[in-house]
Amino acid sequence: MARKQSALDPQRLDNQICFAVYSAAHAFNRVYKPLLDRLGLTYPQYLVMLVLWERDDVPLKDIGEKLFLDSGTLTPLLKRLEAAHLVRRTRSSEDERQVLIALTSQGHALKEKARAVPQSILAASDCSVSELVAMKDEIVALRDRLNAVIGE
Amino acid sequence: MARKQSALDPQRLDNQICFAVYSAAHAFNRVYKPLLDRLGLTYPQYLVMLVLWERDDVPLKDIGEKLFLDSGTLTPLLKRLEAAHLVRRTRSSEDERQVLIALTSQGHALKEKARAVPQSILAASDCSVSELVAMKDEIVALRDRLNAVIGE
DNA sequence: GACAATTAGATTGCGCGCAATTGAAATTCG
DNA sequence: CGAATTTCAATTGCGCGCAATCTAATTGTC
Repeated sequence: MARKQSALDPQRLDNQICFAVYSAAHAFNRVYKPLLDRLGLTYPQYLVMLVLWERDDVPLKDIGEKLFLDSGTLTPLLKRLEAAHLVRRTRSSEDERQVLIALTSQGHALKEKARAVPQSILAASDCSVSELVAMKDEIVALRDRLNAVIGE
Repeated sequence: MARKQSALDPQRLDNQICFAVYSAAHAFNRVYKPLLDRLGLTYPQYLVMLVLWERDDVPLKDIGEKLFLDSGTLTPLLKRLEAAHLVRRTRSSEDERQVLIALTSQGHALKEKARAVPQSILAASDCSVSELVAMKDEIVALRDRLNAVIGE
């Protein structure tokens, strides 16, 4: 009875999905770290590169919308990527408020070196692709419901 | 065909479970923030309090093992909780290396004020309890497999 | 055209997370 | 016992995340 009680107690750490997500994110980060170290990237920098490898010459704002990050995070991060000669930051001539992010040739070239990363992650997950896709879709749906609440 | 290709491309942002987890963690944090602001806690501080509400007078190391955090994160965090009069930090007399963390009366009292938090999160998730529990268990299992890989 | 409101990005400040290092206490082992 | 090793916490340094504030450019309204 006491066991059943604690298994339902919403104030217990082990019963909180948020802690599951929080701790899984850190676990992923620890798996990614040695892989990304070889590329000279942090995980958030890798995410920005993924966006740019899909579409180049993108406004900072668009990157922020895809990654759910604001300029307070992205501005210094992009300056570091620029210092690493992976991207260039230029003001848009049509709208001087916007900063366009473009890959350098080194930035493009890094895509090939990064190709092995997802396989390594898949292997570490020790899980079938279809299972991972199903989980991913569930988590994305949950995330989107949470984000919907934030806008009130 | 091109669509099918991109739906399977492991190098696309939208196909990465890690980004799903990463962005869901941030979404959770944004939902928690206004709730925890009222308690004067950050989310990691709230996690520490959850641990202490389950068992008081715990070594720092044990908190770290439950939350997957090290002393580099916990030492300053616990100093802030101590400055807020929620915990006390004392060296163990049996083992002078250990620091024991104990709740103050204010720390105990905060548990009642925090009782409404999980319900608010559940409401924001817009999802049944059983669905959340199932997702949580899957994510925990994935996290544990990832953590197992890190230890080689 | 002028002026208010909006939008994009930069900046500042603070709290994580974590690697790496240090120092002290406890344990192991010869 | 005594030296080497291990363990625990603290510290330093760096890169996020994000709130809050600021500046400049654009848009909307009259």
